[in-house]
Amino acid sequence: MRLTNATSVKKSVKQGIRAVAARAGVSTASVSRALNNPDAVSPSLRARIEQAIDALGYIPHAPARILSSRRSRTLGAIVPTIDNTMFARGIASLQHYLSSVGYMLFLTTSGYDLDVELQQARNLISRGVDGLVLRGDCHHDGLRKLLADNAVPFINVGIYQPDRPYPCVGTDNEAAAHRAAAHVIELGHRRIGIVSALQRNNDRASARVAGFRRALAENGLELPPQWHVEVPYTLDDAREAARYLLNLKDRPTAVVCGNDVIAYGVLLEAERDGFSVPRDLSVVGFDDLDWSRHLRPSLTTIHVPTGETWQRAGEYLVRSLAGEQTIMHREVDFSLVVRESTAPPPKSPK
Amino acid sequence: MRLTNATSVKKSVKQGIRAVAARAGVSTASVSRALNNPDAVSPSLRARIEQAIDALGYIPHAPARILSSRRSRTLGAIVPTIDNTMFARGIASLQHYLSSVGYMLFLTTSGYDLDVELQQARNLISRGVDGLVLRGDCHHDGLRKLLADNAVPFINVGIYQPDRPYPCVGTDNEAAAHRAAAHVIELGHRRIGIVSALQRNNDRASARVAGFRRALAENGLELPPQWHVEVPYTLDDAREAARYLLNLKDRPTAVVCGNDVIAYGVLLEAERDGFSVPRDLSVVGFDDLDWSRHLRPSLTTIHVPTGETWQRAGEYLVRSLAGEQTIMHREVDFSLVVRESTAPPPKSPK
DNA sequence: GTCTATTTTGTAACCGTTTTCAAGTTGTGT
DNA sequence: ACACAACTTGAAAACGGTTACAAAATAGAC
Repeated sequence: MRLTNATSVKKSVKQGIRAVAARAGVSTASVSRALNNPDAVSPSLRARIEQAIDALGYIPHAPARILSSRRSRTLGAIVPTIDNTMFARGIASLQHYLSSVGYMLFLTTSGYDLDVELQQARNLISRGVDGLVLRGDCHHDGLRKLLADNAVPFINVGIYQPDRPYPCVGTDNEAAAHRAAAHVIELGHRRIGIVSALQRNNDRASARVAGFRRALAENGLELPPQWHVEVPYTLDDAREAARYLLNLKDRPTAVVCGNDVIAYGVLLEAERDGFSVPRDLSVVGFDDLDWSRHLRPSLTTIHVPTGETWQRAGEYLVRSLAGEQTIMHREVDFSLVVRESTAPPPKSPK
Repeated sequence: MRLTNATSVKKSVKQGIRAVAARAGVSTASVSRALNNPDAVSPSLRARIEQAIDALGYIPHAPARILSSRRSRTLGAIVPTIDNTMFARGIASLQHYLSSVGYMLFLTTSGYDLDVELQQARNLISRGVDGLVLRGDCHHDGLRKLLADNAVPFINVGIYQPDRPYPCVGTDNEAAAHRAAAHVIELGHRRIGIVSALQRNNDRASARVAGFRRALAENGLELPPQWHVEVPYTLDDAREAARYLLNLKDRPTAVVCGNDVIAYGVLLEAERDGFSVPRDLSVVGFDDLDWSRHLRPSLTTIHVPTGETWQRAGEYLVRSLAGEQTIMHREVDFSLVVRESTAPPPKSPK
């Protein structure tokens, strides 16, 4: 056995697409075509190639494919946290949709930190994502520049801002919050408190607060500073805030909340302090989580179709990438769900 | 202006690492080294290169890097669903750890479908992941073969099976369930029902059922078929199951549940049907979700450190990939958390 | 100052695909 | 039978990095 011989043999068939090509007796170009555009290759060749493919258990190497074709069929998503039912829902829905159209998803979390978000974006772009799904429109300036410089398509999800030059899809949180507050006002409440989520780097939370406030202002209602509390996304913090509000000398008869978790905390604390909801206190949530209708009393809240929202975000990007014309600003409807936790205020609000 | 001239100019500097090299007046090899192994390049060169890098806003192209280095610093994870707090927690924790060591995560969901899981695995391998995190050890035979054929490191998370040849990290669900059932038995219960999650393709659910059953058997207790119900992971289904159990002529005095969501459903339905927990009925959950201690009555349950579990899974793979020796089977401790939902059975069990 | 050992740098061949371009094949209308 | 269009196929050059290897520079020992 000659070395020259061995060398030439070793070199002839290694692995990957060339091995398939060799086995099927065709060129790599044909194998590639059979894989990406089956109609462009004759049935006989296609059959030979397919047979070679699963005889060899061939799995195409995506990075090589991406390198050569400059398309990854991968989207990136950056969410503040996955540890929030609404985001988990949205991501699940987005991912389900993407996999149905042959795309993959790179998911990262920023923890509401703009610098981290920028870093993640850089990472994702380096990974070759075709587009980016971002939560809201509260971003680092560098992020906008980065996206522009690299011509990366993106969409802001979970907000609706038709006046901005960036694409977005989501519900109008300000309007929805306005609706929630209007509901208790219509019931006759005049003394309304707010327990919101932390507004820092969170345009969704801010928009909701703005909506609450606008409704109060439009109806000539005061909002004493001590009636507005901001809390992190945990039951304990919500309870603490509720305890504070309910123990004020001069306390509200209704509380509108930035989300359902907060509302649940308020409900729990109200019960513990001997208040009856909705007799002594009305409570409105926001998001309509699964268990909200199971609570006692069941929670009046704003229903937001998260799954649909995130799926549409995916659709927008996939369509844009396919060169189709799509709507830049898409509004997703919310709805007020009236349940047991709201009622007219007590006659003598002691 | 000559075309030949233009052509040669165009060819000299295009983009990517070669553009950086050109601008810094060094070779691409040096740029690569400065990026991956800074100590291997002299300080002066490094400075020139770094300056060129951010002058050009250069972002390395990961697919090219993966192609040429055969390492992606990316792990894949396949979970049944992300729409389950426990998994969301775990993934969040895993991802946080991975990003702290410079790895990325590809996340996909299988919906408890073994074929889908196999397909996802194929997809992830094609993507060039360095390793795979799988939920449990209930997989398609083809998946094991696939992993072996492609020499892809993996770990089963959320279970503890020291006798199996595959690496795993998690709590011993069977033992934990046994502990939960033992708790109500110790309280004096003799009539114990089970509401479990669907066992199909879910070894975690099965292990828990097995643990419950073993505890009953060891104490000579019967489990009439109608006292064991399986339900999907929703409050509605759990409530329905509870309604059925509680309306049996001959009903249990205690119910052990496959997870906290189910337990919550049982609690709700018991209250609705006029049973007082724990006076008339004891309820035990499993998982110890955030809100479980806030419920009224607060829920006795098994605490499982999910975050830690998934992080350890990541650690295992990262270490293995770094060539370090690591423990194949790692057990993560559970603990029984006794709260208000369990008590001795009523004297005259009507 | 010379010689050797060590470190720093550059050259160029790969990694596994896609895709352009040209060549070969088949089909159609006259 | 011929010219021409439409379709299949293959050869080879990218894509943007890494890395083995060689060459050059530097340091250390005498």
